[in-house]
Parts: sequence; C-alpha cells; structure tokens
Amino acid sequence: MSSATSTRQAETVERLLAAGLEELREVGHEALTIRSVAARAGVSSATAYTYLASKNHLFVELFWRHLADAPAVEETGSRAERVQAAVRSLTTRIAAEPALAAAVTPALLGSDTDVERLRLRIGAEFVVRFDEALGRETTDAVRQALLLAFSGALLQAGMGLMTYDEMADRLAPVVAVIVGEE
Amino acid sequence: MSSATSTRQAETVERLLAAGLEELREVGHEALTIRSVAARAGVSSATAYTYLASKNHLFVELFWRHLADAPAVEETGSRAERVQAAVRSLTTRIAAEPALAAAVTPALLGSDTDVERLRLRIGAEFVVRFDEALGRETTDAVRQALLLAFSGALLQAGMGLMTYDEMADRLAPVVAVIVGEE
DNA sequence: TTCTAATCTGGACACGTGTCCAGCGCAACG
DNA sequence: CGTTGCGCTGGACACGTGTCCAGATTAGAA
Repeated sequence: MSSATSTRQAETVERLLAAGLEELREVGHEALTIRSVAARAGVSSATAYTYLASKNHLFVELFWRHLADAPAVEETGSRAERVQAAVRSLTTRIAAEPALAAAVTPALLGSDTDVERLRLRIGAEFVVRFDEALGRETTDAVRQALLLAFSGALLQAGMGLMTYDEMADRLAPVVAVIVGEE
Repeated sequence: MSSATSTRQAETVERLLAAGLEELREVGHEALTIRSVAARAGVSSATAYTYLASKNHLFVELFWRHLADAPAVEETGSRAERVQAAVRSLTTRIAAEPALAAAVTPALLGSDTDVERLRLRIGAEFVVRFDEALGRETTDAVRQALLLAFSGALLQAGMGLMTYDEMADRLAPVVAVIVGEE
C-alpha cells in the first residue's frame, strides 16, 4: 500500500467521477450507465464497479463533492438575512448542475451502504450551514423546521414541482415565517 | 365497452393491487417484482404490465388509495391544534403500512406518466387537508412552509432518518413554529 | 348455439444491473 | 535484471425490467 499505488487508485477514481459528471451532463441520469461511464473514463466496467458500488453511489458522490464547494455565507445582517443567504448559496450551487440535481434526489434514497454514509454527511452539511446562519440562540423547533422545509423543497424540485432555480425564491417567504422576520 | 367488460378489467386491477399489497407486506419493496405480484394475483405478467406501468406505478397507486382513506379531522380547536390533528391523521395512516411507506418515497420520484399524475393528486390531497385545517385567513407563506416541512419529513423518513411513527411528534413543534401557537 | 370482440396468455426479446474470477501487465523493489 | 503483487481486464453469469405479439379463452350479443 505504498503512496504510489494508492495514487494510482485515486487517479482512477477521479477519472471515473469526472467521466461520470460529463456523461451525466450529456445524456442525463436515466440514460447513463456505469458501463458508459467506465468506457468514457477509459476503464473496464469491472474496474468501475470496484470503486462505484452503483449508479446511485456515483450520483451521490458527485453531488457531495459539488455541494461541498458551495461558498460559505457572510456572518453579517439579521438572522433572517443570514439564513436566506445560506439557503441561496446552497440552492444556487445545486442549480448550477441541473442534471446532477435531477439525478441525486432519487439516488439519495438508495439503500447502498455508500449512499447511506454520504447522505448522512450531506444532511450534516445542511445542518452546519443553517446552524451557522441561525446563530446560538435558536430553538430546536426552528432548526428542525428550517431543515425540513429545505428538504421538502429539494424533494419538490426533484419531483418537478418547482425548478431548482426557483427554490431560493420560493423558500424566501417560508424562511421568513420560520425564522421570524421582525 | 359495456359495463361488464370494464367490470372485468376493474376486477383484474383490484386483484393485482391486492396482491401487490400482500406481496409488499411479505417481502418488502426491494424483493417484490411485478411478475411475483402477477403470479400471486393469478394473472400472467403480460396482463400485469397492461395495468401497471411499473413497480413505481404500483407503489404510488397503492399509496394513493391507502392515503385517501385517512380520516378527515374535526374542525374544532385552535388553528395550531387543527393542523396538528391533520398532520397526525396523515402520518398515522402512513405509519400503518410501513412497507408501503418505505416503497413509496423512491417511487414518487419516478418519471412514468402514471406516477406523475398520481403524485400531483397526492400533493393536492395534502394541500386540501392542510388548507382545511388552516382555515381561510392564512398567508401563502405559512401554507407553503407547512407543505414543505411535511414533504421534508416524508423525505427524511424515507431516508431512514426518522421512523414514520415519530413523524407526528417530530413535526409537532415544527408546526407550532410555522402556524404560530399563541 | 354461434359469432365477435375484448381480454388474457406464454414466452421470447433487448437491455441494464451488479457479481465474479482467471489471468494479464506494469511499476517498484530487491 | 528478475520477481512480486496490485490493479486492471474481458467476458460470462443470474437476475430484473419493460415490450411485444400470435394465439387461446372468455363473456355476452344475435
């Protein structure tokens, strides 16, 4: 397990993930197959399956990496404003990769071990960001309400009941109700 | 298209749906296959596919029928209390069929035409129930917040982050925040 | 009863999924 | 230089999905 060999594995993974994102953008998540991703990455499908447990795993992994790069929000303004900013930062980031967003909603519900691990991390990331925006003196009920409303918006967008671009605007008044705008 | 023939078709559908629910309870949604449902219903798989466009369609159809039977809530008590009651009525009903609940969350995200039609109906049902509980003088923001929080709770339960039994209790303080308990 | 049309059947089809494993090739270490 | 062993290959496997269609069955009309 020298650093050289693990480098080689890491490179293969990166190549697969990059190919996965390209493929996703080009053909969408329905048409994408692990084998087509493997081919694009210049790797056999057996190898792809060594690193990607499933299509779902690929999507969730890509989503997680994409999301982690969403900019943190400034710590200025009213509480409501900070929460709005946090929501907008996340939704903007998500909307930047529509194909990925469309793919991840069903994928997040998968039962693979890898999916489960990642979705906990993603959920935790939301919590951290909202907590930072909310500040210390906030009730659990508000925290929960915010998280549930955000999850709900993701679900509705995933169902096609709203676009990912609309999310922030649709959530704005909702956030105001939950956080309190006075 | 006499009433007799459409009766025959209707009976086949009922038989399939009943078999589907039994199969779902016994083996869970992962192991269930349309063919096994067809066999249980005493029908060929080709026939099953005539009426059920997909596994997702089956689950969503079953869920819709199950949900429609949730009792309506009394029109007494404070607004918050009525909303709580509406939430509890729905969650109790959903929790009564755990296997169905587990199956429907991913299914609801399917892209079949039939799934889409039904999920709009299900969403509309939620809206109607919440609107009845909220009464006339309510802002859209509150309505939206409630709907999103409820959807979010469904999603989280679907992900295994809470049980369906817990939903109502977890939602109670959230509802209080959104509707306002004063 | 006989005819007719709707309904159901059986089974093949093309495709995707995820798993498995014997063996190849290459990079690094001795 | 070998030799070692890790990572990759190719391709078969069992299984589920959803589609299709020629032909058997059935119920009800004439």
